Amino acid sequence: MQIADKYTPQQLEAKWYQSWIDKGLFHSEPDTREPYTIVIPPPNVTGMLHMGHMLNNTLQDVLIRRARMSGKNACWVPGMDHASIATEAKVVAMLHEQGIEKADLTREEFLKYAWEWKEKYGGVILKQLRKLGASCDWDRTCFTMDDERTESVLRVFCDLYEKGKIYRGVRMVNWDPSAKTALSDEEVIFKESHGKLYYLRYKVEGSDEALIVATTRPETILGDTALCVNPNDPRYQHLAADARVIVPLVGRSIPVIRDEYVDIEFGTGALKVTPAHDVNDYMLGEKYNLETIDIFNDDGTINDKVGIYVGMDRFELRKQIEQDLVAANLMEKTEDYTNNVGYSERTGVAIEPKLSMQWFLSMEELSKPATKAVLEDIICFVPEKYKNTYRHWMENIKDWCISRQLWWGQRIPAYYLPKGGYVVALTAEEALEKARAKSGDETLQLSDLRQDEDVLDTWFSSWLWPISVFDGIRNPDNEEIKYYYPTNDLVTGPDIIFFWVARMIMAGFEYRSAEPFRNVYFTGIVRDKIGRKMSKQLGNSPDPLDLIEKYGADGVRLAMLMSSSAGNDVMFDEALCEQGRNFGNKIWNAYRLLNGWEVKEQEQPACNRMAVAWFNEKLSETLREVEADFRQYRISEACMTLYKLFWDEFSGMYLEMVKPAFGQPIDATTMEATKRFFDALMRMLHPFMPFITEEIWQDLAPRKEEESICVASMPTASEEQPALLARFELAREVISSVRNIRNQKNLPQKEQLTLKVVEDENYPAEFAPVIMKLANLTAIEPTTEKDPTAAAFIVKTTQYFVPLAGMIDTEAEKKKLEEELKYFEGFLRSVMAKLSNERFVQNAPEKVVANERAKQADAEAKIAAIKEQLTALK
RNA sequence: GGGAGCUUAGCUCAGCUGGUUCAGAGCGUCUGCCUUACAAGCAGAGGGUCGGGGGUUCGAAUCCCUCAGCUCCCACCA
Repeated sequence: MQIADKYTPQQLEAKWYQSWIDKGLFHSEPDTREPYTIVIPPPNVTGMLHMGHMLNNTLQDVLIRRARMSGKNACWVPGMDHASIATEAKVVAMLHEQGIEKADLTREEFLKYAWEWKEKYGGVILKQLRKLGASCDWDRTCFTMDDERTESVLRVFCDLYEKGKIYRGVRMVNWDPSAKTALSDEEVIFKESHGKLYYLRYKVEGSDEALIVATTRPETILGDTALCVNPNDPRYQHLAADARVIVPLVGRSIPVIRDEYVDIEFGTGALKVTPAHDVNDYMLGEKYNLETIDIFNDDGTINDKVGIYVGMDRFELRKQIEQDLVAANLMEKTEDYTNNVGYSERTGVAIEPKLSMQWFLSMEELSKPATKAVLEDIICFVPEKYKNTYRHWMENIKDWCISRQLWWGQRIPAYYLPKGGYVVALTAEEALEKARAKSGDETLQLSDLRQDEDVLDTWFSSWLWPISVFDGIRNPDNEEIKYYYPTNDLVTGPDIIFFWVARMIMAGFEYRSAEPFRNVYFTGIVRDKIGRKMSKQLGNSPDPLDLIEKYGADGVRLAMLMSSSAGNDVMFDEALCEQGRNFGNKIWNAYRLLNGWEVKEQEQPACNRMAVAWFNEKLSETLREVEADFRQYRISEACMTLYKLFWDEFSGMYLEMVKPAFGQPIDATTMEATKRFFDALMRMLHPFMPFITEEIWQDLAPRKEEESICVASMPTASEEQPALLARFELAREVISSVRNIRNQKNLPQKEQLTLKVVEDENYPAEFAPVIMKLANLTAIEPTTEKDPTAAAFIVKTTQYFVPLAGMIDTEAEKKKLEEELKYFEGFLRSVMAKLSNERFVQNAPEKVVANERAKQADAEAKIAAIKEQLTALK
């Protein structure tokens, strides 16, 4: 076939992806082969492909394609996450733009809009992944909120409830006043923020004295129900045991309590206690049975409990109260102050600690087998350092707040009875039965039951992902789950180690009594080339689709792979894409070269015979290296190894060796071997660059309709022959030395030279034809005479001369040799120093000593050779 | 406040339990080449007292201590 002159990735990529899909190559069904499974970290249904996805999914694709070519039944399950908060926020915003407010809609109406939105805009990202070449089994695409997954989630909820692990209660939770929902601890991000420390005067009842209290949140005085000092603080010893103070502006009388919790050093040593709006105050409130006054509405405005400032926003109130305090002479002073404030991961607003009724999952029991599995390397983390992070979190695990005050998500299957109490059941019908039994009232109707308004945290569905995508919750004994589970590798970012990874492990042991995956490969963060995190705000994140359009998916994939080792951040630079694209071009042109050769049945020249023998070994050696790299998940190393193999060794050396002179044919034996090599190289590179390798592989030999490199088998290494490779390295050095002389003497590439050699055991005579061709020599002649008019060089111990009468600066040559001599004499001295050190000879392993002796011999031989040349010059 | 990690060439990084090929790779830089596969290329070259200091050892980029700088995670004292 005639291959196009120019490498244009865009055309061939679209063509081949469609062909793979048409042939169903990525679809997997359980069979007798060993399974290799990856479940995708489901991107948000609202998400767009960004550089982080590119990195993550390229790595997964490399792993899955390699497994597919290694005889495994590879299955990569794609899907999407319903992303409760993010999606609901997006739909609310969309409706708002249309003039529709969520508050005016019923739950059903809202969900109808949300589903419509999801069908219309959701899942764009999965389409985008196809452009990257992701070989997912699209027939298996799942959604965390589709019917199967939803039923699985509800079953798990009911099950954990029955096991007593899920409970409902009033607790201090992280409240997001924008989304108007509770959040788990993991969804709160602490950021340093600059504010003020306000010193307020609390007048002591029945006295002229005032206690000064330092606070960062003066607006919460509305909810103050006590003032607390340390019992050991000398400044407050004089106060009566039942002393009371007046809350500024509010006028409420509150008790002064004493607890060692208060830090004497901080502020004035006096603490205002607001049990409804601070976690620590809440604990004090419990301890001293204080009143709890919740002063906020769900949106962070002031409610009417206290009767002043009603309806004001919490931050406006802070400014207002500052003014009012000053006006009332109740403000002692203010200071600039920097502290950490928690913000909602999703909406970005400041979190309000809030007391509310929520559902919790008790984690302690669940965490035990999960911790053990990682510590005992049943699940391996790559890089290993995350084991520590994981262990620390697991050993200090807190109960998980799983309820969210949202509509988009799985609604909690708890049903409240008219006369109090509730039941938990998978369906309303079951709930009714349970409710009748519980209440003893057989006349209860469905309409009498009221289902809990809350939905479950998104992660409460994604923690089941590796099980639920194979329907292992609803049908725990089905063939698929038994075949595909545990999955093999999980590729994800360390930022969701707690949100997702840890919880999947817990769910795995709870519901399958087995780990959900064997290895977790943690990627880094994609940063720009000056190390800033990529973000929309900075505008420093390129659109992956633009990059693919410009450089081809293969090129962009290579860029991601070359710059990323596990756990390390990627410093992304568009120049890397260019490098990737250039590599594609290199492959393309190498193929064009051999494709243009005319083949003739003729004897194989010695040069070609040696070239084939050598490259065969080189290929095999590289295969072993790549296998070792993959075993350690050093994927970027594997990629670079293959890059160098193709570019430097195959194109730079091998093809130059066998390349026939212009217009001349090549012998059939060599051509056949070259095509075999090319075929192997394409298969080795395919997991990294799927498209161009398929294009060329298809062209290399007649292929059947259903054949594809995707399912071709990965080459395997033959037995090692290190001697041949070592001999070639000597030849390589001779070649580069001659080329170097050419460069130094400004000799044109075309000018043919002669090489003379003083033969010894380090002269790779068998590679002489190769040396002649690559160094452009007319002959290599044996000699015993040192030629002072020649440019000389030494490889290992062998002396070589390139006769260049009249072009040699004897003095310069002498100087060069003398410098070399000096270096090797110094080197020899250091070797001898070691060898004459008795303690070295005694203590060092035999191998090391033997090696030093070998170095000594080599250095001595080298010095002798240099000296001979020096004498010749004189 | 607690913990983890990092610091090697101009840039991005490999260097595993101390000892061959230990100071490496890719990119960039410099020099010379438009040599009919590829200028998206070819042939060469230069470039680092392995963050500072100390120690262990016959021997340290590698192990220990210490100082400095950076990054991340956890907790969150108003």
